[in-house]
Order: sequence, then structure tokens, then C-alpha cells
Amino acid sequence: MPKQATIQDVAQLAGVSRGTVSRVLNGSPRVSPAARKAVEAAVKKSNYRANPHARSLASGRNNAIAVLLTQPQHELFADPTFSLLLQGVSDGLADTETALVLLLAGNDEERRRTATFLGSRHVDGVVHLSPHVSDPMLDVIADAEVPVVVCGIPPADHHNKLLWSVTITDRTGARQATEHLQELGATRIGMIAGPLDALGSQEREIGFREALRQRFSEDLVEHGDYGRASGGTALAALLERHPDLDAVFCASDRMAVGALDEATRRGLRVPSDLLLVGFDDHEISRTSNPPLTTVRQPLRQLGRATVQMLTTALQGDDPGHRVFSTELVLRASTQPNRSQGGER
Amino acid sequence: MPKQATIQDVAQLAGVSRGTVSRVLNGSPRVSPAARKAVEAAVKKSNYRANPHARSLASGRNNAIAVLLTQPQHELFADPTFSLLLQGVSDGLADTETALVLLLAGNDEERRRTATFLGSRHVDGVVHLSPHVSDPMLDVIADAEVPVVVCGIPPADHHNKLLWSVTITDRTGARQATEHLQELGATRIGMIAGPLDALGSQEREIGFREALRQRFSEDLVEHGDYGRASGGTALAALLERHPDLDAVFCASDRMAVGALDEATRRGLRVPSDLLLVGFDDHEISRTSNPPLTTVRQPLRQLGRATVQMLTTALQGDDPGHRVFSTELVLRASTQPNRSQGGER
DNA sequence: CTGAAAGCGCTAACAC
DNA sequence: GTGTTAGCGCTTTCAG
Repeated sequence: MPKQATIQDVAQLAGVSRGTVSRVLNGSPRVSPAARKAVEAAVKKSNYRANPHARSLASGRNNAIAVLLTQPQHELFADPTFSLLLQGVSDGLADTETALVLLLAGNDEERRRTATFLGSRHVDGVVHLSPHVSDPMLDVIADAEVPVVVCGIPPADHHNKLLWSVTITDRTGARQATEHLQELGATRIGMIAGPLDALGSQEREIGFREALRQRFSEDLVEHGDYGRASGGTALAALLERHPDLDAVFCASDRMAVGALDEATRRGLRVPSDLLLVGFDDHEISRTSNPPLTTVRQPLRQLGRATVQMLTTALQGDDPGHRVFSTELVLRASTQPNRSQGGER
Repeated sequence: MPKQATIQDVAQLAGVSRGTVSRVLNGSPRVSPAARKAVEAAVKKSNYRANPHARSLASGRNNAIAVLLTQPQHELFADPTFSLLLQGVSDGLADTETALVLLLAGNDEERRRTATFLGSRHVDGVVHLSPHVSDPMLDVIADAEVPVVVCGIPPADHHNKLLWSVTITDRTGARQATEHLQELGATRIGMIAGPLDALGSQEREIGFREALRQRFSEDLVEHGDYGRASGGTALAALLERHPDLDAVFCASDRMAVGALDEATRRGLRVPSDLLLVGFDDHEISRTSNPPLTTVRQPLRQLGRATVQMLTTALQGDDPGHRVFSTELVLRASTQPNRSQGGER
């Protein structure tokens, strides 16, 4: 069993010292071209691979970040949001040597494990996808004193100096969507909002409210859980209270599709009887029948941004806070006359 | 900035040597109760956390395993299979200190990164979820000489001494499903199979064939990609060739639901006009209308088994090969008379 | 049962 | 530029 080559072997092969090899490996500029060449050859020849633990131990860096997922897994995989964010994170890591450690914290046992894991400084930083209000993991992360970038609006009471966030224009996006419905002549507009503990959803509600102004009324809003089924239930509840509803803005595409299911079941046609707008611009909004007008959020970009910000933070700089713009995407669910669509 | 306590600090506090502390930490039996107590107190008092890298460096173990996902992410999250397997893996890790590193290898760049990662011995073992025929990652893993447990049927030509696998009774499950359709009187049974490069799907096809015997014919089989849309397309193709089709066995629930969509669109009623059986027993088979009879595979158990086997392998033992049984779950899609269901 | 001590493989500070 | 060397924090013989 030929043992794995160490930096010493490479040094010998190249006829230089370990220090020089290390410098070459870490791209230090203070190395002569000749030495560099020799080392590179030796590395290849000996099939040398740096031992990540020795490296971490000596340098104090981990070269690993964690992605924290707090949703119960059921919900986690049902929602394409995480897929896209994760993809973005992976993109962001693309030309680094940084490993991605997945932390599932969907139940108590997993949360416990995650806490010890973070406590033992396994990773240099963490990306937390969609924190909720009163998220216990936020405290765990704060205790671990590890830099974190959250994807979404962090609770206002967080007292973590090492927390940064990336968000989208939830409020504006919701307002624009609602205004779009108003411009189409809708006068009785309802909203199917997301869970109450999701701050992003609250923002969307505020945007809706802003657009409606004096026409707003609490009973025009029904809450779901972002999932498809809840959209149907919510629409039913709204119609119960407002049989004359002529448009609905939903805080997620999945709920919008659920509402579409329910509308269809009741014989309501979209868009002729009911205008419908979703939020996310997931695949499903394109393939539904009719396709949904929706508020696009650039999830993949968000994911990329989280790791960029984390990288910045790890270098000791302040990554600040980043906000990404949403964009209204017009489709058949709000285009009664099948025209090419509005001006927005 | 109070530095993190080291094993030395604990030793001093407890009035013992580092060696003793280490023994306590690693649960060695050769420690006096008194010493143990003292150490435990000191650990608590100093809020000591072992440095994982120092530990790995000294012991040669990593205390981390990788889960490899080779699907493009789009497909990855659309398919609940992975969610459940991952959940099982997480379960299996429950009372260990082992970290789960997620390796996404859905594109070339990710595959490259994964290869270097594995090459540098970051993890003790890898769990590979659903390998395909001619999967390039299998070679990468073999080159890295890291133990691997694959979830699914490994290609026959793998020459990896460190590869073990856990599978299900694909063939028997498919045969039983088909026989169930036959027992209900179906005479013209089609199959919507999965992708050709998935060995599990090939097995299901063989099971179907075994049940049909002389009635089998190539044109009774259509291939999809396990996804919903492909199920609809496939059913359309089958009906084109065999307008008298009275039953269809699908190699995934998602394809079965897609077939259901297509059947409904054509005005065919399930089960009265067409019997339908899926495979997986995913959530969707329960919530579809009508609910689907399906072949249940115990995914979560499979996931748990992978890490158990890996653990065994890491201890130097041979985990062998494990096969889990599928189970036919009867639902309305094959119960024309709404009776309580068959005898199987 | 316990302490002493030799590394694990690498980085980084220091000297030349 | 490059070699030397002192650790990084822990595990694991080896004595006793």
C-alpha cells in the first residue's frame, strides 16, 4: 500500500524545501519560476494531494462552508425555491476549493447535531436559506460565532454582528403585481399570502395593501403555507367571503396553481372570470394551464450572492446587504384578450 | 478574544494528562471513574470543543461522509425519491459525529470539483444515490479509493473492491404489479418504463415481461424519464399503437400521474376504462385523483441502510449487499368496483 | 490505569 | 527567493 505523498516527498523530488512547495501550492508570488516549475512537476509525478486537515489545522481556515436548511425535508424538496438557491450556491463555489457541507435541521435531533457541528468550528461560514421568525438556529449560529449570510429577511431582533443578508424587493414586487391587476380593471382583488412567520411574505402583504390603499380590507387576505393544496383552500375561503372576487394575487406560484385547481373545479375560467398572479416564476407557472403571470425572483443569483458575500466577510470586509429586484412576468392568466400583454 | 480551549487546558483543569483527556473523550474503558469525572467537569467548565481537524489529522479518520448526487438539480428536486433517501441518510447519521458533505455533480464543473474533493480524502466514504450506467463518477470514486455504497444497481463492469450496494426487488415488484392487473382481467397491458440507462428501470421492464409471458411484445413498452410530462407523452404513444389498451404499469408514480393527466384529457376514466399502476408510493400517488395503486419502495430505509453499510465497511468488515422488498399498495386506480381491494 | 512523547502534514514567521 | 523551524490540537503507542 503506497502511502499518499506528503509535501515532504514533493520537496525532495523537486529538490527544494517544504516551505517553497507550500508557497507554490498557495500561489505565493515570492517563488522563482524555476522552483515553481520543479515543484509543479514533482506534484504531478508524485500525484500529490494536500491533506485538507493538516492544512486547516495549520492555517486555521476550514475551506468549507455550510448550507443550512431548516425546513422539514418534505417541504424542502417540494419547493423548487431551495433547488434554485442551492444551485446558485454551488455556482458561487465554482472556482474555489471550498466544500459545501449540507446541514439539515428539520427536526430536533438534526438541530442538535447541527449545533454541535457548528460549535466545533467545522466550517468557515454558513449560508442559511430562508430563516423564519424566531428561528432557533439563528441563535445557534450566533453562539458559534461563525459568519452567516441569510437568504431572506432576518428577524429584526437578531443581535449578531456576523450576520448579513440578501433579500428581494418583496414589497415592490407585490405592489406591482397588484397594480397590474388594477390596471386590467379588477376591482375586487384578494390575496393568498404565505405563512405568518415568513417575513418575506409579510412584506408581500404590505405591498398588496399599498396598492389597494383604501380599498384594502383584512378579509381580502387569506394565508397559506406556500404549498399547492393550501392555495385551493385559501381561494375557497376567499370566495366564500367575496363571491364577486375578480382577481387574486398569490405569494407563491404553487399556491397560485392550487387556486387555479380550485377555480377550475368551480367552473371559474382564468383569466376570463378570475385574474391570477403568482410569485416566484417557477417552472410550474410556465407549464400550468393557463400559464401564470408571476413575480420573478432571481433565485439562482441570490444563491450566488450569498457565497460571494460570505467570501467577502471571511476576508474581513463588510459585505453589506444586497437586495435583488423582482420582475413582473406577464402570461395568459392575466391577459383576457390573449393580447401580447401590458406595458409593465 | 478568549481563545477556544484545547485539550491541554482541559487536562490542566482536571489535573490529568492530555492522554487521559483524550481517552475520556473517545470513550476508552481504561480510565478510572475519578479521572473521568474530573475530565468531564473540566470539559464543561472550559466549554471545550475538540478541533475536528486536529483530530482527523492525528487519527486519519475524517468523521465525514459524502452524499453524491449526479442528477442535474432540476431533476433532483423534482423527484421526491432523493428527498426520502437523503432523509434516510440523515437518520442513519443520527447518533454519530459524522458530517454529511453534499456533493453536487450535475454538470462538468461540479464533477471536476467533486473529483478533486474526493481525491484529497476529505471524507471517509461516499453514498452515491442512483448511479446510471456508464456513470463517470463511479470511476472517479474508484480512483479515489474511498469506500462507496451505491443506492441502486451498480453497472456490472465496475471493478471497485470498495463498492457495495443496496437495491430493491425491482423485478419482483414489477411482476407483482403486472400480475395484479392481469388478475383484474386486463388483457392488453402496456408499460411506461423509465430511462434506458437506469438499471433499476430495466429490471422493472423484465418483471413486466415475466408476468406477460407470451403476451409480451416490444411495442407494449414506451420509455419516459420518470417525470410527469413524459408519462403523458408515453401513454399517448401507447394508445396510438394499441387503442384497446386496458391497463398500464408505470415505472414511477410521476409518470403514472402524467399518464392519468393524458387519460383524463382523452376522456378515458381510471379505473373504469383504464387500470393504472405506479411505482414508488410517493405522496403524489396518494393525492392524485383517483389515488394510484403503486409499488412501494422503502426509500427512507434504503437511505438508512447506506450509511449503516458504509459504517460497517469503514470498520473493515464486509457489509455485503442488501436488498429491500417492495410492496404492492392497492388504491382506487385499480379497483373498478370500489371494493376494499385484492388479495395480494 | 496514567503520563510522556512521538508524530499526523502543513503553514507561516523568521532568518539568511 | 528560499530553507529552517516552531507550532496547529489531537491520537496513540510505549513505559511504568
